Amino acid sequence: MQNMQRIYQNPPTHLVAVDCIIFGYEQEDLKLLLFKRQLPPAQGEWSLIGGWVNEDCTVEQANQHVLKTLTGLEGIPMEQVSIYSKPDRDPGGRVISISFYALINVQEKGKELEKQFGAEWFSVKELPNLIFDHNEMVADALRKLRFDGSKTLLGHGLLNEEFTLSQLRSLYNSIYDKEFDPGNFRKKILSLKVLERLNKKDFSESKKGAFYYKYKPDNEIEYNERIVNLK
Amino acid sequence: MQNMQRIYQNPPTHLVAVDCIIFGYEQEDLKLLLFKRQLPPAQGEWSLIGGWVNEDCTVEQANQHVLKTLTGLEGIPMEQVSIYSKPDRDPGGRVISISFYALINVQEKGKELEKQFGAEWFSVKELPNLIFDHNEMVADALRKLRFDGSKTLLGHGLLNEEFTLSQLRSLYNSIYDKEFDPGNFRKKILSLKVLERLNKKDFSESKKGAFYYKYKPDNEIEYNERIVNLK
DNA sequence: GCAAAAGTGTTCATAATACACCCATGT
DNA sequence: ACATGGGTGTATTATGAACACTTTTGC
Repeated sequence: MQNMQRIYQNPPTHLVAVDCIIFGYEQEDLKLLLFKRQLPPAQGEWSLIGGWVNEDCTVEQANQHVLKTLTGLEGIPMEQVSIYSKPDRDPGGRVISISFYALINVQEKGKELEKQFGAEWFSVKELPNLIFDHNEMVADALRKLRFDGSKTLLGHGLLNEEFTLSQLRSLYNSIYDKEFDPGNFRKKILSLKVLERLNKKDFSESKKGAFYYKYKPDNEIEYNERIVNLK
Repeated sequence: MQNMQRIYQNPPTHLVAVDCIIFGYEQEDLKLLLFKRQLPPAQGEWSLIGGWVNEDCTVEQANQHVLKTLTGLEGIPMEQVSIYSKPDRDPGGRVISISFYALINVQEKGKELEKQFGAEWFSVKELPNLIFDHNEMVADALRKLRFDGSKTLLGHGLLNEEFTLSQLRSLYNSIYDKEFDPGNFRKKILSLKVLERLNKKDFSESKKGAFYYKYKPDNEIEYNERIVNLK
């Protein structure tokens, strides 16, 4: 710090924060994990989780640290969404914030979060008012998620390791808020050649049974086509 | 500052900078405006221009301020590209930097910049070594530019107010480093319905002459299709 | 046998690509 | 008259969307 100020002659410094937008999927519905804010200002209101960026780490590392500290989750891939820097966006002071989103499996990891950390899952269609500009952050993250899902097959994180094409289609239905045609969706997804079919069927949703699929190893996956047409 | 620290109990603060990636177009070639760095560290080496984010402004405003101060350019639309936050990315100290790109007209505005501000235009194909991680910033900005140009018609800023379709095609050729088919390019661009043809021709490049076009007013422009297929 | 999801096939409309060909005109 | 870039038209292929149809099996 001394060193830097000597060289750069005391330019202003800022609090820099990261905020995590945690998406989950359950019961044909895209969900968002929200927390009751623990400290003032706006203590007790619904909020994303966030934390400070420290001296010796990147914003990505800071974000992973926040996620681990406040939810116990580790090694979840996260996507950077945007920067928020209006001087008055946080009534507690001038904070520059960088947002990331994560996709997690509600079945596997979501339930204990609700208990241990006082978190709650909300449908993205019925979100409460969030503190500061967090609603805007969520909207931006959802836009980024839709964009990412248009060129990369989502499911990793949100679904179980093994899933049926119907489950995947329901996930896409919920993310894009529309009904994909079953036949066309299946053809499109299989044409990407990123999934491999297992010799196992899920009989919970039909008598005939639907084959389970899983992702090929990451290093065998390459995306060359669009999956969803955004307009 | 007092206020904020009282509430937030002294989390670390950071120097936050913005960096401007300035693209231009001249002689069928996409160019980048570089400057000799004025202050240590790395004084005298080729660099992007940048500056500090102040207390009372957004990063977008800081970026506009830098551009105005260091080039005299005002009101140029800029696109945010990414954040760079490796703790050791700037040997002068821990600086978190946010990059933006701008498109400017070399003919109209570029020449005096070279004289007044000691700047120099480089072909993006033959860039010198830049300080810190600035080469990475440029690469990221170019990727973002290509992406933006795939769903929005570029030319605003880079070309003159009035331009021919051949000029526009040459611009696209230089940005994507490939040869667009003249006939198909023209059909694609006109199908977007964002240009209007003028009753004027440019005879400098052919005997027959090519019609000038200009953009329709912004509020009449809407993009629904892709222009370039990225793979 | 029938309902219901799984899965396949067919058709039609649209978009991308390659490329042939006409136009205008200065030399 | 011909070379050159401007501009138009056409054939081929690839892709997307709509939807009919077949399969399987529990009830």
